[in-house]
Amino acid sequence: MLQDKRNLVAGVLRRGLSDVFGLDHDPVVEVPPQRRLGDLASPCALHLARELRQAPRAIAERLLEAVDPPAGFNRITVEGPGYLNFHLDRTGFAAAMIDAVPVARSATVDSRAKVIVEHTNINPNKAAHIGHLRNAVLGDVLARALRRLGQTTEVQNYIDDTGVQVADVVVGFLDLRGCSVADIEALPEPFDYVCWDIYSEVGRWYDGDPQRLELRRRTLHALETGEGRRAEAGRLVARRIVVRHLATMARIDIDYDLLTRESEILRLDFFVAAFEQLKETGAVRFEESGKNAGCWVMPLADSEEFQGLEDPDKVIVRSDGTVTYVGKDIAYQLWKFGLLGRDFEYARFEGALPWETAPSETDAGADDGDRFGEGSRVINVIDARQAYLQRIVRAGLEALGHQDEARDSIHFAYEMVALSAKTAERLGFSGDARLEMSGRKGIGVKADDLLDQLEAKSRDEILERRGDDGNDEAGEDVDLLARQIAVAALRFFMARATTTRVIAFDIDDATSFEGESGPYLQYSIVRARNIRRRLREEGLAQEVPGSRVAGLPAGVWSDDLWDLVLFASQCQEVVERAAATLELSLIARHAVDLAQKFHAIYHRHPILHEQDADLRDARLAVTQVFERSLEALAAILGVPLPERM
RNA sequence: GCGCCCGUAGCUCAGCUGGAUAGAGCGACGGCCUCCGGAGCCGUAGGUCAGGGGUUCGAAUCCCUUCGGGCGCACCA
Repeated sequence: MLQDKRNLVAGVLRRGLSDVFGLDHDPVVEVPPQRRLGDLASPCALHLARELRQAPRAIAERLLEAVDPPAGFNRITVEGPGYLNFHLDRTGFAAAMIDAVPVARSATVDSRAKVIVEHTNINPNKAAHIGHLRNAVLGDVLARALRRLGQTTEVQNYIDDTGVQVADVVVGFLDLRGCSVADIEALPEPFDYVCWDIYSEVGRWYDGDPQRLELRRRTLHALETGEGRRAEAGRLVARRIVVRHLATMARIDIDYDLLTRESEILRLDFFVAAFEQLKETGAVRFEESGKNAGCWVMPLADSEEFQGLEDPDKVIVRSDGTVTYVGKDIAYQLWKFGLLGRDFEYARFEGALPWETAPSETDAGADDGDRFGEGSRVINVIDARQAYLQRIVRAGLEALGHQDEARDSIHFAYEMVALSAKTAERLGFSGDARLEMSGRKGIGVKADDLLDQLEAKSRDEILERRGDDGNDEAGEDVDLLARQIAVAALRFFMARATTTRVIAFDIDDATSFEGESGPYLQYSIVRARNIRRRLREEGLAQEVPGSRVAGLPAGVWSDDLWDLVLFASQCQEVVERAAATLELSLIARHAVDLAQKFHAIYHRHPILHEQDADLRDARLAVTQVFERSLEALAAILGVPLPERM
């Protein structure tokens, strides 16, 4: 909503600057810090003071003479050191906000182009931990934001089912514990928790006798060829773990369009196709001698951005003929853009949603019309520690001559989640600083454990409140509500952190339902809905139409009421900026600031007991605007909004 | 050694392309339920924006530098 007004203001200022000073200047338009100062402001007079050799205020005064308020504005004032401040017609703007869509299709989005978002990507060999949750929540919020803005979006979750991590767990079952494949199959849930322990156990077992690493190598090779007992065990482990990961993510409303399995990349010789291209273009070369003798490497020494590396070459094919992760990822990235020249086969995972890459059974999936891949932009949500590898993948595309696709290969980097010193200590890990999680060492907080804890706490809080008024709800209602509150708490906690900052995960902080939290958002909306419910019970109109708002006298809009309307009108541009910059915390922050403004107004401006009809309707209008705006932001954040708490 | 990220209130963090008195949550202290639910609101205390230079009418914000802390720089992913 506000973006249109910004453009109007910029337009009249640009014309004014041209008419009065003969300047071609693109004026900055911002929202001033206080409502009494106005609603949009430009510091252009300050910016031009030097060039024009005049005092900023004098420039502003002259512009004021030459410029008329654009449509929807009442007046223009000069404030402070020389700001030109534009004051909106509050009644007209508020009436328009009643009927506006808070976050709509973006004019900047090309709906024919598809964006592929890859996220989660957890190695299928152990339970998900809270670090994985950060990845999944960021990826999911990004996908929701893009879709809300009208962007065709495909979410992929990469399953490395042929890697070292799966191999280690297979060794753990077969060699360390002496299990058969049938034994693994018979293990009860939670299977991912069993693997969590085995994985760290195997690490210690290797340390006990380095000879045992030969078992890892043998298993890894079996996983790649897909043949034999070890491969069978690997498939079983990966499949059972993926089922668990999907269940964990489903608890917080995260799902996927496609699971891409590395084993299929191997089976279908994706790398062979990519390798041909790499060889043809000279992007890789065979090393006859030296440190990397017998390997195919991608030379990086000539590249500006890889200066200062210890080794200026990156191994793509090892001397034993196996392919490194980077090699496979280049092939995968090429496929995402439709540049590989071949495609996966598809089937429903476990016979249900989502799709996975798999040998197609008969002609299943041929008639669904779904087409995966062929994105025009690819966003990989991967933690910042892998920035170097992502740059190499991009360099691979460049070397193949795909400059545009290299530019549109975006690494959405975020910092890791570590444990706060206090939380680490509570879990039995000593330390005086924050502690990095490690699946290999078994250090971390499992996602399901955190969710269980959040749900238990939610239930306690609900029952405590229900007990007071004696109105017990049905038990299953409490369960649903407890889940919703837990989801809100977790998702908001992950989404509110800026991507460049390491999260020091503190259990008390993460499970707080006060202040800047998911439940705080929920409570604000519950209050708004309570008001409307009470109005209905009193036989009063629970909604006020835009036409009625348009007739309200200007005096009803006190600065605080008006401030919320103006703030709500910025939802669209906040979401657009968040999607464009990949700084999703902007959305979380806007949501919590909006809720804060509403909570404050709630206490100052009663609706039900207000006798003045104009005042009452103005307040109700603000409540409506608030409700619809927060609903839109919460939907993007994946925060469910209950009717009552 | 090279590269990336961080250093703002006791703690956890916001501060957008430089601009109007440096903000919020938690914690501390003090208030607010005859009035739409106190998972809330209002107020008080608390900051040489790590240090030092520079650019500018103006710097938490941009540049340089120093000092702390984190993470990368594999024939692991």
